[in-house]
Amino acid sequence: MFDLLYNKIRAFSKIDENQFDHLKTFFVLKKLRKRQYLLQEGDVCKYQAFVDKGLLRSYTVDEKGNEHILQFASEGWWMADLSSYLTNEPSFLNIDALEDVELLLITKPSWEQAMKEIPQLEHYFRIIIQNHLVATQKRLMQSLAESAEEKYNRFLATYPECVQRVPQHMIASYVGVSRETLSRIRKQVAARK
Amino acid sequence: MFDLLYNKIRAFSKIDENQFDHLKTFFVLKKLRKRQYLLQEGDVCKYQAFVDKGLLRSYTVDEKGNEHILQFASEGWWMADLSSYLTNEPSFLNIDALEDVELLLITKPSWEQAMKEIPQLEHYFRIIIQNHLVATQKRLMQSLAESAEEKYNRFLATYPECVQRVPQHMIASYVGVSRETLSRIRKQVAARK
DNA sequence: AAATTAATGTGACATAGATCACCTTATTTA
DNA sequence: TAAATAAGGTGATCTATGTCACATTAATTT
Repeated sequence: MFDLLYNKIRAFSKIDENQFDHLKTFFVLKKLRKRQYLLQEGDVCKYQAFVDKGLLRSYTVDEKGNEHILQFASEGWWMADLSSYLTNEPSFLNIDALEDVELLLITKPSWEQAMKEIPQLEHYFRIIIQNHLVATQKRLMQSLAESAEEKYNRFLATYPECVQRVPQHMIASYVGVSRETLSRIRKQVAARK
Repeated sequence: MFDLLYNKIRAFSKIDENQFDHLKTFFVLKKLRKRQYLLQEGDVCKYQAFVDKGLLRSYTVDEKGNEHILQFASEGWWMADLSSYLTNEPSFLNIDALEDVELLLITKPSWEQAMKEIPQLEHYFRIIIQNHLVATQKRLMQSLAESAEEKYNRFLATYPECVQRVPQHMIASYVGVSRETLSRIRKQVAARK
Protein backbone atom coordinates (compact mmCIF):
# COMPACT_ATOMS: atom_id res chain seq x y z
CA MET A 1 0.00 0.00 0.00
CA PHE A 2 2.80 2.42 0.86
CA ASP A 3 5.41 1.04 -1.52
CA LEU A 4 4.73 3.49 -4.32
CA LEU A 5 4.97 6.49 -1.99
CA TYR A 6 8.18 5.16 -0.48
CA ASN A 7 9.76 4.82 -3.90
CA LYS A 8 8.62 8.25 -5.00
CA ILE A 9 10.06 9.93 -1.94
CA ARG A 10 13.36 8.09 -2.22
CA ALA A 11 13.69 9.26 -5.81
CA PHE A 12 14.43 12.77 -4.53
CA SER A 13 15.25 12.46 -0.86
CA LYS A 14 17.18 10.03 1.28
CA ILE A 15 14.78 8.76 3.90
CA ASP A 16 15.37 5.62 5.94
CA GLU A 17 12.89 2.89 6.76
CA ASN A 18 12.33 4.05 10.33
CA GLN A 19 11.52 7.53 9.23
CA PHE A 20 9.17 6.22 6.58
CA ASP A 21 7.41 3.97 9.11
CA HIS A 22 6.86 7.06 11.19
CA LEU A 23 5.60 8.97 8.17
CA LYS A 24 3.00 6.28 7.47
CA THR A 25 1.25 7.12 10.71
CA PHE A 26 0.29 10.55 9.39
CA PHE A 27 -1.81 9.15 6.56
CA VAL A 28 -5.30 7.74 6.39
CA LEU A 29 -6.41 5.37 3.67
CA LYS A 30 -9.38 6.05 1.51
CA LYS A 31 -11.07 4.18 -1.32
CA LEU A 32 -13.46 5.87 -3.72
CA ARG A 33 -15.67 4.39 -6.40
CA LYS A 34 -15.73 5.79 -9.92
CA ARG A 35 -17.68 9.07 -10.09
CA GLN A 36 -17.45 9.73 -6.35
CA TYR A 37 -16.23 13.09 -5.14
CA LEU A 38 -13.13 13.61 -3.05
CA LEU A 39 -13.90 17.33 -2.88
CA GLN A 40 -16.80 19.51 -3.98
CA GLU A 41 -16.73 23.19 -4.84
CA GLY A 42 -17.50 25.26 -1.77
CA ASP A 43 -16.07 22.76 0.72
CA VAL A 44 -12.67 23.28 2.31
CA CYS A 45 -9.98 20.93 1.00
CA LYS A 46 -8.96 19.09 4.17
CA TYR A 47 -6.68 16.51 2.55
CA GLN A 48 -3.91 16.19 0.09
CA ALA A 49 -4.17 12.80 -1.67
CA PHE A 50 -1.42 10.55 -2.94
CA VAL A 51 -2.86 8.28 -5.62
CA ASP A 52 -1.85 4.68 -5.05
CA LYS A 53 -4.29 3.21 -7.55
CA GLY A 54 -6.74 4.65 -10.05
CA LEU A 55 -7.30 8.06 -11.57
CA LEU A 56 -8.65 11.40 -10.31
CA ARG A 57 -9.39 14.73 -11.92
CA SER A 58 -9.75 18.27 -10.56
CA TYR A 59 -11.92 20.80 -12.40
CA THR A 60 -14.01 23.94 -12.18
CA VAL A 61 -17.46 24.54 -13.58
CA ASP A 62 -18.00 28.01 -15.02
CA GLU A 63 -21.26 30.04 -15.08
CA LYS A 64 -22.26 28.53 -18.41
CA GLY A 65 -21.89 25.07 -16.91
CA ASN A 66 -18.73 24.19 -18.82
CA GLU A 67 -16.15 22.08 -17.05
CA HIS A 68 -12.46 23.02 -17.16
CA ILE A 69 -10.05 20.36 -16.02
CA LEU A 70 -7.00 21.52 -14.08
CA GLN A 71 -5.32 18.19 -13.49
CA PHE A 72 -5.49 14.45 -13.91
CA ALA A 73 -3.73 12.38 -11.26
CA SER A 74 -2.92 8.71 -11.71
CA GLU A 75 -0.72 6.38 -9.66
CA GLY A 76 2.17 8.21 -8.01
CA TRP A 77 0.72 11.72 -8.32
CA TRP A 78 -0.56 14.08 -5.67
CA MET A 79 -3.96 15.72 -5.86
CA ALA A 80 -5.60 18.53 -3.90
CA ASP A 81 -7.03 21.99 -4.26
CA LEU A 82 -3.76 23.44 -3.04
CA SER A 83 -5.18 26.92 -2.62
CA SER A 84 -8.01 25.78 -0.37
CA TYR A 85 -5.78 23.29 1.47
CA LEU A 86 -3.29 26.02 2.33
CA THR A 87 -5.72 28.79 3.22
CA ASN A 88 -8.67 26.79 4.60
CA GLU A 89 -10.94 28.79 2.34
CA PRO A 90 -13.76 27.15 0.38
CA SER A 91 -12.56 25.38 -2.71
CA PHE A 92 -13.39 26.51 -6.21
CA LEU A 93 -12.41 23.10 -7.56
CA ASN A 94 -14.15 19.76 -7.68
CA ILE A 95 -12.17 16.54 -7.43
CA ASP A 96 -13.69 13.23 -8.43
CA ALA A 97 -12.66 9.71 -9.35
CA LEU A 98 -12.53 8.65 -13.00
CA GLU A 99 -11.86 5.07 -11.90
CA ASP A 100 -12.10 3.29 -8.56
CA VAL A 101 -9.21 4.73 -6.55
CA GLU A 102 -7.10 3.99 -3.50
CA LEU A 103 -5.70 7.08 -1.84
CA LEU A 104 -3.38 8.06 0.98
CA LEU A 105 -4.77 11.19 2.61
CA ILE A 106 -2.91 13.65 4.79
CA THR A 107 -4.31 16.72 6.54
CA LYS A 108 -2.45 20.01 6.52
CA PRO A 109 -1.51 19.84 10.23
CA SER A 110 -0.20 16.31 9.76
CA TRP A 111 1.67 17.32 6.66
CA GLU A 112 3.39 20.21 8.42
CA GLN A 113 4.13 18.10 11.46
CA ALA A 114 5.64 15.40 9.26
CA MET A 115 7.91 17.92 7.54
CA LYS A 116 9.02 19.22 10.90
CA GLU A 117 9.85 15.76 12.22
CA ILE A 118 11.38 14.46 8.97
CA PRO A 119 13.24 17.39 7.42
CA GLN A 120 14.04 15.56 4.16
CA LEU A 121 10.32 15.70 3.41
CA GLU A 122 10.50 19.45 3.03
CA HIS A 123 13.06 18.87 0.29
CA TYR A 124 10.92 16.19 -1.37
CA PHE A 125 7.87 18.44 -1.44
CA ARG A 126 9.88 21.44 -2.62
CA ILE A 127 11.03 19.39 -5.60
CA ILE A 128 7.57 17.96 -6.32
CA ILE A 129 5.94 21.37 -6.18
CA GLN A 130 8.72 22.91 -8.24
CA ASN A 131 8.27 20.33 -11.01
CA HIS A 132 4.56 20.88 -10.86
CA LEU A 133 5.09 24.63 -11.28
CA VAL A 134 7.35 24.11 -14.28
CA ALA A 135 4.74 21.87 -15.95
CA THR A 136 1.94 24.34 -15.21
CA GLN A 137 3.93 27.26 -16.60
CA LYS A 138 4.58 25.32 -19.80
CA ARG A 139 0.93 24.48 -20.14
CA LEU A 140 -0.03 28.10 -19.59
CA MET A 141 2.36 29.35 -22.25
CA GLN A 142 1.16 26.70 -24.66
CA SER A 143 -2.44 27.64 -24.02
CA LEU A 144 -1.54 31.22 -24.98
CA ALA A 145 0.61 30.41 -28.00
CA GLU A 146 -0.78 27.29 -29.67
CA SER A 147 -3.78 26.27 -31.76
CA ALA A 148 -6.32 23.71 -30.60
CA GLU A 149 -4.69 20.99 -32.67
CA GLU A 150 -1.20 21.71 -31.35
CA LYS A 151 -2.45 21.65 -27.77
CA TYR A 152 -4.19 18.34 -28.37
CA ASN A 153 -1.07 16.80 -29.89
CA ARG A 154 1.01 18.02 -27.03
CA PHE A 155 -1.41 16.47 -24.57
CA LEU A 156 -1.10 13.13 -26.36
CA ALA A 157 2.69 13.36 -26.26
CA THR A 158 2.88 14.50 -22.64
CA TYR A 159 0.31 12.20 -21.02
CA PRO A 160 0.15 9.02 -23.11
CA GLU A 161 -0.94 6.97 -20.05
CA CYS A 162 -3.98 9.22 -19.57
CA VAL A 163 -5.08 9.08 -23.19
CA GLN A 164 -6.12 5.45 -22.83
CA ARG A 165 -8.01 6.01 -19.59
CA VAL A 166 -9.78 9.34 -20.08
CA PRO A 167 -12.84 9.97 -22.30
CA GLN A 168 -12.40 12.39 -25.21
CA HIS A 169 -14.67 15.09 -23.85
CA MET A 170 -12.49 15.35 -20.75
CA ILE A 171 -9.38 15.63 -22.86
CA ALA A 172 -11.20 18.45 -24.69
CA SER A 173 -11.92 20.21 -21.44
CA TYR A 174 -8.30 19.83 -20.31
CA VAL A 175 -6.97 21.12 -23.61
CA GLY A 176 -9.45 23.99 -23.57
CA VAL A 177 -11.65 23.31 -26.60
CA SER A 178 -15.23 22.16 -27.00
CA ARG A 179 -15.83 18.44 -27.40
CA GLU A 180 -17.17 19.09 -30.91
CA THR A 181 -13.99 20.84 -31.97
CA LEU A 182 -11.86 18.04 -30.57
CA SER A 183 -13.91 15.51 -32.45
CA ARG A 184 -13.30 17.42 -35.71
CA ILE A 185 -9.59 17.69 -35.02
CA ARG A 186 -9.37 13.95 -34.50
CA LYS A 187 -11.20 13.39 -37.75
CA GLN A 188 -8.77 15.60 -39.64
CA VAL A 189 -5.74 13.97 -38.05
CA ALA A 190 -7.08 10.53 -38.96
CA ALA A 191 -7.80 11.62 -42.54
CA ARG A 192 -4.24 12.89 -43.01
CA LYS A 193 -2.76 9.57 -41.99
CA MET B 1 20.74 46.33 -0.78
CA PHE B 2 19.87 43.08 1.01
CA ASP B 3 17.19 44.50 3.31
CA LEU B 4 14.26 43.58 1.12
CA LEU B 5 15.42 39.98 0.74
CA TYR B 6 16.02 39.70 4.47
CA ASN B 7 12.49 40.86 5.22
CA LYS B 8 10.97 38.57 2.64
CA ILE B 9 12.73 35.52 4.01
CA ARG B 10 11.83 36.36 7.59
CA ALA B 11 8.18 36.59 6.59
CA PHE B 12 8.08 32.79 6.22
CA SER B 13 11.18 31.45 7.93
CA LYS B 14 13.08 32.27 11.10
CA ILE B 15 16.59 33.05 10.02
CA ASP B 16 19.08 34.88 12.24
CA GLU B 17 21.43 37.68 11.27
CA ASN B 18 24.52 35.46 11.16
CA GLN B 19 22.88 33.01 8.85
CA PHE B 20 21.70 35.82 6.63
CA ASP B 21 25.18 37.35 6.52
CA HIS B 22 26.39 33.98 5.34
CA LEU B 23 23.62 33.77 2.76
CA LYS B 24 24.63 37.13 1.31
CA THR B 25 27.94 35.65 0.17
CA PHE B 26 26.14 33.37 -2.29
CA PHE B 27 24.73 36.25 -4.31
CA VAL B 28 26.19 38.51 -6.94
CA LEU B 29 24.80 41.94 -7.67
CA LYS B 30 23.74 42.98 -11.11
CA LYS B 31 22.31 46.15 -12.57
CA LEU B 32 20.52 46.24 -15.91
CA ARG B 33 19.32 49.16 -17.97
CA LYS B 34 15.82 49.31 -19.36
CA ARG B 35 15.44 47.01 -22.40
CA GLN B 36 18.52 44.93 -21.55
CA TYR B 37 18.23 41.16 -21.46
CA LEU B 38 18.89 39.06 -18.39
CA LEU B 39 18.29 35.92 -20.46
CA GLN B 40 17.73 35.21 -24.13
CA GLU B 41 15.92 32.27 -25.68
CA GLY B 42 18.36 29.47 -26.41
CA ASP B 43 20.77 30.36 -23.61
CA VAL B 44 20.86 28.37 -20.39
CA CYS B 45 19.39 30.19 -17.40
CA LYS B 46 22.36 30.34 -15.05
CA TYR B 47 20.82 32.60 -12.41
CA GLN B 48 17.73 33.05 -10.39
CA ALA B 49 17.19 36.77 -9.74
CA PHE B 50 15.70 38.50 -6.73
CA VAL B 51 14.44 41.92 -7.79
CA ASP B 52 15.58 44.60 -5.40
CA LYS B 53 14.61 47.52 -7.60
CA GLY B 54 12.84 47.89 -10.93
CA LEU B 55 10.74 45.60 -13.08
CA LEU B 56 11.42 42.54 -15.27
CA ARG B 57 9.33 40.41 -17.56
CA SER B 58 9.70 36.86 -18.91
CA TYR B 59 8.12 35.93 -22.22
CA THR B 60 8.18 33.64 -25.24
CA VAL B 61 7.98 34.57 -28.88
CA ASP B 62 5.91 32.20 -31.03
CA GLU B 63 6.46 31.32 -34.73
CA LYS B 64 4.23 34.19 -35.84
CA GLY B 65 6.42 36.58 -33.85
CA ASN B 66 3.84 37.24 -31.13
CA GLU B 67 5.10 37.71 -27.60
CA HIS B 68 3.43 35.93 -24.69
CA ILE B 69 4.33 37.18 -21.24
CA LEU B 70 4.68 34.57 -18.52
CA GLN B 71 5.53 36.82 -15.61
CA PHE B 72 6.24 40.33 -14.44
CA ALA B 73 8.57 40.68 -11.47
CA SER B 74 8.88 43.86 -9.43
CA GLU B 75 10.58 44.55 -6.11
CA GLY B 76 10.55 41.52 -3.83
CA TRP B 77 9.83 38.92 -6.52
CA TRP B 78 11.99 36.17 -7.95
CA MET B 79 12.57 35.76 -11.66
CA ALA B 80 14.12 32.97 -13.74
CA ASP B 81 13.35 30.43 -16.40
CA LEU B 82 12.89 27.78 -13.75
CA SER B 83 12.82 24.95 -16.25
CA SER B 84 16.14 25.89 -17.81
CA TYR B 85 17.68 26.77 -14.43
CA LEU B 86 16.83 23.35 -13.04
CA THR B 87 17.74 21.23 -16.05
CA ASN B 88 20.55 23.28 -17.61
CA GLU B 89 18.77 22.99 -20.93
CA PRO B 90 18.47 25.96 -23.30
CA SER B 91 15.77 28.38 -22.28
CA PHE B 92 12.61 28.92 -24.28
CA LEU B 93 11.99 32.18 -22.42
CA ASN B 94 13.41 35.66 -22.74
CA ILE B 95 13.81 37.86 -19.68
CA ASP B 96 14.36 41.59 -20.02
CA ALA B 97 14.16 44.76 -17.98
CA LEU B 98 11.13 47.05 -18.33
CA GLU B 99 12.87 49.61 -16.10
CA ASP B 100 16.43 49.99 -14.85
CA VAL B 101 16.81 47.15 -12.35
CA GLU B 102 19.01 46.06 -9.45
CA LEU B 103 19.15 42.33 -8.99
CA LEU B 104 20.60 39.76 -6.62
CA LEU B 105 21.68 36.74 -8.66
CA ILE B 106 22.29 33.24 -7.42
CA THR B 107 23.49 30.24 -9.43
CA LYS B 108 21.93 26.83 -9.03
CA PRO B 109 24.96 25.30 -7.25
CA SER B 110 25.06 28.26 -4.84
CA TRP B 111 21.35 28.03 -4.28
CA GLU B 112 21.52 24.34 -3.42
CA GLN B 113 24.57 24.84 -1.25
CA ALA B 114 22.82 27.66 0.60
CA MET B 115 19.78 25.47 1.28
CA LYS B 116 22.04 22.74 2.59
CA GLU B 117 23.88 25.07 4.94
CA ILE B 118 20.80 27.01 6.05
CA PRO B 119 17.94 24.50 6.22
CA GLN B 120 15.26 27.14 6.85
CA LEU B 121 15.83 28.31 3.30
CA GLU B 122 14.40 25.10 1.93
CA HIS B 123 11.22 25.96 3.80
CA TYR B 124 11.23 29.53 2.53
CA PHE B 125 11.60 28.42 -1.08
CA ARG B 126 9.02 25.67 -0.70
CA ILE B 127 6.51 28.29 0.42
CA ILE B 128 7.48 30.77 -2.31
CA ILE B 129 7.24 28.16 -5.04
CA GLN B 130 3.99 26.82 -3.62
CA ASN B 131 2.39 30.26 -3.69
CA HIS B 132 3.68 30.75 -7.19
CA LEU B 133 2.08 27.46 -8.23
CA VAL B 134 -1.26 28.43 -6.71
CA ALA B 135 -1.22 31.75 -8.59
CA THR B 136 -0.25 30.06 -11.86
CA GLN B 137 -3.00 27.46 -11.52
CA LYS B 138 -5.56 30.21 -10.93
CA ARG B 139 -4.35 32.09 -13.97
CA LEU B 140 -4.52 28.94 -16.09
CA MET B 141 -8.08 28.19 -15.04
CA GLN B 142 -9.09 31.77 -15.67
CA SER B 143 -7.52 31.69 -19.10
CA LEU B 144 -9.68 28.65 -19.89
CA ALA B 145 -12.91 29.92 -18.38
CA GLU B 146 -13.05 33.67 -18.79
CA SER B 147 -13.60 36.20 -21.58
CA ALA B 148 -10.96 38.71 -22.62
CA GLU B 149 -12.63 41.45 -20.62
CA GLU B 150 -12.88 39.36 -17.47
CA LYS B 151 -9.23 38.40 -17.71
CA TYR B 152 -8.23 42.02 -18.17
CA ASN B 153 -10.27 43.13 -15.16
CA ARG B 154 -8.78 40.38 -13.08
CA PHE B 155 -5.30 41.49 -14.08
CA LEU B 156 -6.11 45.03 -12.96
CA ALA B 157 -7.41 43.77 -9.64
CA THR B 158 -4.54 41.34 -9.03
CA TYR B 159 -1.56 43.45 -10.09
CA PRO B 160 -2.50 47.10 -9.52
CA GLU B 161 1.19 48.04 -9.02
CA CYS B 162 2.06 46.72 -12.46
CA VAL B 163 -0.75 48.50 -14.26
CA GLN B 164 0.94 51.84 -13.72
CA ARG B 165 4.35 50.65 -14.85
CA VAL B 166 3.64 48.39 -17.83
CA PRO B 167 2.54 49.50 -21.32
CA GLN B 168 -0.87 48.35 -22.54
CA HIS B 169 0.41 46.07 -25.26
CA MET B 170 2.34 44.06 -22.68
CA ILE B 171 -0.73 43.76 -20.49
CA ALA B 172 -2.49 42.47 -23.61
CA SER B 173 0.18 39.88 -24.15
CA TYR B 174 0.03 38.78 -20.50
CA VAL B 175 -3.77 38.53 -20.56
CA GLY B 176 -3.64 36.67 -23.86
CA VAL B 177 -5.40 39.03 -26.26
CA SER B 178 -4.17 41.16 -29.15
CA ARG B 179 -3.28 44.76 -28.38
CA GLU B 180 -6.11 45.88 -30.67
CA THR B 181 -8.70 43.87 -28.73
CA LEU B 182 -7.42 45.23 -25.44
CA SER B 183 -7.67 48.75 -26.78
CA ARG B 184 -11.33 48.13 -27.72
CA ILE B 185 -12.11 46.60 -24.34
CA ARG B 186 -10.68 49.66 -22.63
CA LYS B 187 -12.79 51.90 -24.83
CA GLN B 188 -15.96 49.99 -23.91
CA VAL B 189 -15.17 50.00 -20.22
CA ALA B 190 -14.55 53.76 -20.35
CA ALA B 191 -17.82 54.32 -22.26
CA ARG B 192 -19.85 52.39 -19.66
CA LYS B 193 -18.57 54.56 -16.82
C1' DA C 1 13.71 70.91 -30.20
C1' DA C 2 13.93 67.82 -34.15
C1' DA C 3 14.07 63.30 -35.41
C1' DT C 4 13.21 58.65 -34.32
C1' DT C 5 11.06 55.08 -32.21
C1' DA C 6 7.49 53.13 -29.28
C1' DA C 7 2.78 53.01 -27.96
C1' DT C 8 -2.01 53.42 -28.81
C1' DG C 9 -6.40 53.76 -31.44
C1' DT C 10 -9.69 52.43 -34.98
C1' DG C 11 -12.12 50.81 -39.24
C1' DA C 12 -12.79 46.77 -42.46
C1' DC C 13 -12.48 42.15 -42.92
C1' DA C 14 -11.13 37.15 -41.88
C1' DT C 15 -11.35 33.03 -39.15
C1' DA C 16 -10.81 29.58 -35.48
C1' DG C 17 -13.54 27.69 -32.64
C1' DA C 18 -18.12 27.83 -30.04
C1' DT C 19 -22.85 26.76 -30.03
C1' DC C 20 -27.07 24.37 -31.27
C1' DA C 21 -29.61 20.55 -32.82
C1' DC C 22 -29.83 16.04 -33.72
C1' DC C 23 -28.04 11.36 -34.52
C1' DT C 24 -25.27 7.02 -33.52
C1' DT C 25 -22.70 4.11 -30.68
C1' DA C 26 -20.89 2.49 -26.18
C1' DT C 27 -21.20 1.59 -21.49
C1' DT C 28 -23.71 1.19 -17.10
C1' DT C 29 -27.32 -0.17 -14.28
C1' DA C 30 -31.47 -2.44 -12.98
C1' DT D 1 -31.11 -8.25 -21.75
C1' DA D 2 -33.69 -4.12 -21.71
C1' DA D 3 -33.60 0.47 -20.39
C1' DA D 4 -31.06 4.29 -19.17
C1' DT D 5 -27.20 7.04 -19.36
C1' DA D 6 -22.82 8.60 -21.10
C1' DA D 7 -19.85 9.31 -24.94
C1' DG D 8 -18.89 10.55 -29.47
C1' DG D 9 -19.88 12.46 -34.26
C1' DT D 10 -21.46 15.91 -37.68
C1' DG D 11 -23.84 19.68 -40.31
C1' DA D 12 -25.35 24.61 -40.08
C1' DT D 13 -24.69 28.78 -38.14
C1' DC D 14 -22.85 32.38 -34.96
C1' DT D 15 -19.41 35.19 -32.67
C1' DA D 16 -15.44 36.78 -30.16
C1' DT D 17 -11.24 37.84 -31.25
C1' DG D 18 -7.46 38.11 -34.55
C1' DT D 19 -5.32 40.36 -38.52
C1' DC D 20 -4.16 44.10 -41.60
C1' DA D 21 -3.61 48.78 -42.75
C1' DC D 22 -3.12 53.19 -41.54
C1' DA D 23 -3.52 57.32 -38.36
C1' DT D 24 -2.40 59.58 -33.97
C1' DT D 25 0.01 60.50 -29.81
C1' DA D 26 3.68 59.87 -26.48
C1' DA D 27 8.28 58.97 -25.16
C1' DT D 28 13.21 58.53 -26.25
C1' DT D 29 17.37 59.74 -28.33
C1' DT D 30 20.56 62.83 -30.74
